[in-house]
Amino acid sequence: MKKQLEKVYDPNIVEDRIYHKWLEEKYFHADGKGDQPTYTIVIPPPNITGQLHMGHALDNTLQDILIRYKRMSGYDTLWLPGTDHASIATEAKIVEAMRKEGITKEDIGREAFLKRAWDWKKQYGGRIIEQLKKMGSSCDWDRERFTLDEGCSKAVREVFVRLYEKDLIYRGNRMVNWCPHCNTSISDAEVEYEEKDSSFWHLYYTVKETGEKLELATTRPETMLGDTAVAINGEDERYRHLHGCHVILPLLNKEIPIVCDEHADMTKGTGVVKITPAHDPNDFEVGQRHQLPIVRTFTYDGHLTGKKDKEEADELFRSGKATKDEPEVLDCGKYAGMDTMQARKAILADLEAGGYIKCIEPIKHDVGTCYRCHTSIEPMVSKQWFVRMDPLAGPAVEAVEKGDIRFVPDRFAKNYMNWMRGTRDWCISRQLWWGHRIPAWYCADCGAMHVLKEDPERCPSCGSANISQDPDTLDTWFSSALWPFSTLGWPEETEDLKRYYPTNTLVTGYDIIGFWVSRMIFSGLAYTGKAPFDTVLIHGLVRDAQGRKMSKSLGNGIDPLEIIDKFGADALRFTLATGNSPGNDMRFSDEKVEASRNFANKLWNAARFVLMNLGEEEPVPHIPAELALEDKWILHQYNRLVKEVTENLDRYELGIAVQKLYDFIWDVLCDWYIELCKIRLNADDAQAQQTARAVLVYVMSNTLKLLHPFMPFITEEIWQTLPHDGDSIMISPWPTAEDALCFPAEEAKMEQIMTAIKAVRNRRAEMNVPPSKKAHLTVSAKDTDIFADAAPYFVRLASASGIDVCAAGETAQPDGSVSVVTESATIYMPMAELVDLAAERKRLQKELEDVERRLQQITAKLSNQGFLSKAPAAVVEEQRVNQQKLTEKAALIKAGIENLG
RNA sequence: GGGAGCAUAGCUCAGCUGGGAGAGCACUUGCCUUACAAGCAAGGGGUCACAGGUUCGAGCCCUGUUGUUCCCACCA
Repeated sequence: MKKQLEKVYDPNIVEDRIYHKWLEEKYFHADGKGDQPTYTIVIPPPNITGQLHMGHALDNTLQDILIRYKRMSGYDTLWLPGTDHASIATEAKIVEAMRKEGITKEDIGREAFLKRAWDWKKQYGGRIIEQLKKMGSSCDWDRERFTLDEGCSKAVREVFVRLYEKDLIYRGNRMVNWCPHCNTSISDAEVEYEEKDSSFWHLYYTVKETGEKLELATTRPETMLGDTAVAINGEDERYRHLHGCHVILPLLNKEIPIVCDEHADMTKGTGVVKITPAHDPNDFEVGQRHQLPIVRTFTYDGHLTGKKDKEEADELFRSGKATKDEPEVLDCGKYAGMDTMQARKAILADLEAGGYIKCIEPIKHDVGTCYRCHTSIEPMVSKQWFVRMDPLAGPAVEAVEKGDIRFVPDRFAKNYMNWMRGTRDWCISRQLWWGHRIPAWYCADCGAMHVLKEDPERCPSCGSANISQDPDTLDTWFSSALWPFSTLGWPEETEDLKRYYPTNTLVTGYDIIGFWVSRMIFSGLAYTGKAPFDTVLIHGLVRDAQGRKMSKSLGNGIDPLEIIDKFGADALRFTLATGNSPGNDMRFSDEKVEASRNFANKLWNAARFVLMNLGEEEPVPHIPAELALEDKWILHQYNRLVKEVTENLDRYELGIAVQKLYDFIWDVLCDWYIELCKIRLNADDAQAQQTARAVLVYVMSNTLKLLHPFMPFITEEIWQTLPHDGDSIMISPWPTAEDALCFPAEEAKMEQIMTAIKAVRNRRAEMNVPPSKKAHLTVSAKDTDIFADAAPYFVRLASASGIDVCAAGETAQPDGSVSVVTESATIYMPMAELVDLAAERKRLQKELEDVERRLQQITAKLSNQGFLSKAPAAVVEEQRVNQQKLTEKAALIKAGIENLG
């Protein structure tokens, strides 16, 4: 039974049906058998809190294109999917939901909270997976993973313990970025800087020994209560006499030393800087160098410390539980309990009253904010866990330098190197509950700390049961860093790990190179001894039509699902893959998707045309022995297309590959070949019809394969209706270029005929001749052989009633005709009555000028000794040929002008 | 302060290792030609930011300038 396509392509019905079929047939599943080479991509796991946005759509489109291409190319292909537990984001959602119920985390306790989180994950965590499926993603869903699942958790604990044992993880009081809103520390990478208007307060501190007023400036006067020194540069002549002196800290009336430190920059301000080790990263380091006391004046939720805070801290010291690096806490007295802004006002007012303020200078200031909630972050000394980066960064830098890992485009390697070389120790502990809990236990009796793979019952040191686990959890990125191997079974030596690790291509946006890519690289190298992937394909951001970042706050986000609903997943994918090169941002607009949808429609209708002409039992096509000129022409073009698409996919130039397909399908296949085929299909030579059908089906179904990675649904739907071998286009073999399909001579011949047809159309259009008015053409050609059998082409495509072909020079221009000149022929059209002679002369004159201008350029080139001696022979030859052609053309145009009389 | 990207048609963007400037959209004109008006045919429109340099030859390579975007950095 001959199959038919619906008159209108409805992606919504087709896509879901096809996707389910693919799932049923398990085409996405990598069975882990066979001896073909493997190709593996691990998905950048989307957050369980997330909804599919354009960034995901782009990222997954690119991955699916690569995966489908490799799968068809014969690789054992694995695209491993999963989701990320997203500790901060998820915890924030749960806390927010609880806030609406009027309860807090602390009210219900850790266990109940985690139960809520898991419930939430069960309910919403699968949402984004379903959305990825709508995109056509061919992930191996049987291998879906979650960063907090059992296997990943095991990997996390393994790594933590190993690093700790190698002293690459340590715990200590260090300066961290504290988010007072999320109530947790965050890593350096999670701080985003925003420019804000601020002021520079110039203050006076009095020198105790000399009584002079020392001017210094600060942007954060509220931290002054925690000042434990004032620094000057040792080289600074202005303050040489103050070495060893002290200042009196205003308001507290406390004596603090003047220290000499390189941090004090003589060229900035007065060269004097106040030192607050507990609340400024630089000052912390100055404090370390000079053994200054660290005095904390802020609570972790962003208020000034009071009596209670101080007593708690003092108790730690008294009981001996405080480590040496534990900060002191100040009772801020009248300022206690104020938030930092209130405190700033109050302290400034008091400084003003005391005459300590010299002036206030408005400035723009980059303020660190939390990447999640955009609250200003507070630098705080706090006891946290850190990963020592220096020993890990070295091999990670080397892997990229040696070329074990390649960035596409390679400029992002620099970006990565910068990040890797400049990075400080990574703060990995978070004061959150949702996440991997830090596997450290403290004994309340003997004070020992143990870091263990298995949960202990008792203290391994003293046997006491009075032990407690560290309450903190790990940075989400700690588990993401292990993703390429934890998902394959590591630390177990599983079959999957052996077979699919290292993975091949990692596809992600440039915005998370620091967060994620770099951490996977050093982790992979450190724990598995291998780089986790060989290529990192970087893409840009999807922006709105105005070029703005899509964001919730701007409300300019475009929902991929709505686009799919309206135009189809294929159209969305095509849009995201087109007109864009690796690493560059792209603008998204409905107009672009419309263009893609139109392309899909064009293809659909071309397929309908082909089907319309097929017989009941059309055989699977093979290339017939007897081919028409146009068949050889398109096969040659098709063969070149195979090469170009394949090469560009291999180079990750997906945008170029898809552009080539678009051009071929629309301009070559539809606009020319299908039209040319109609000549034979509408005539009654059965043999010729059969040949046309075979070539048509061959080119169509193979082109569909080349397009399949980009537009998987429509290509499958059409392919299924065409005669084919195999069950699905997605597992059919990728086309290969073949010498047997190369017909350069016929291609050139056909192009000359096409040029002549275009020239005729052009003249007719200029003269406003309606297509219904047919004309008998006379073709005067140097090589009559080219046009000998071309009559049907001109009849079909150039509104000709027939043509006479004659050798150039043998026939004079027929009376009452106009001429059209191409490089291989002059065509006479009997339409002089339609021609305005003056306009015609002008037109020919202009054409002649164009030709002569070009001729002049080429002649100049060819008379240039330098060009002749230094340019490659082929280039010189090409110019000679052009010169010849143009000379002939110029002569013909001149003849035409003379003929006008 | 350091680093990177971008600047090509009215708009959005391609242009690979240097060899006569491209696409889509928009615009103009003519067509419902039995696959497609979500279409067909034809057309107009560009000092390739600016200034130097290398080269027989530069949109492409080098230097500088301007504009713009982004990343990194502890500018008290």
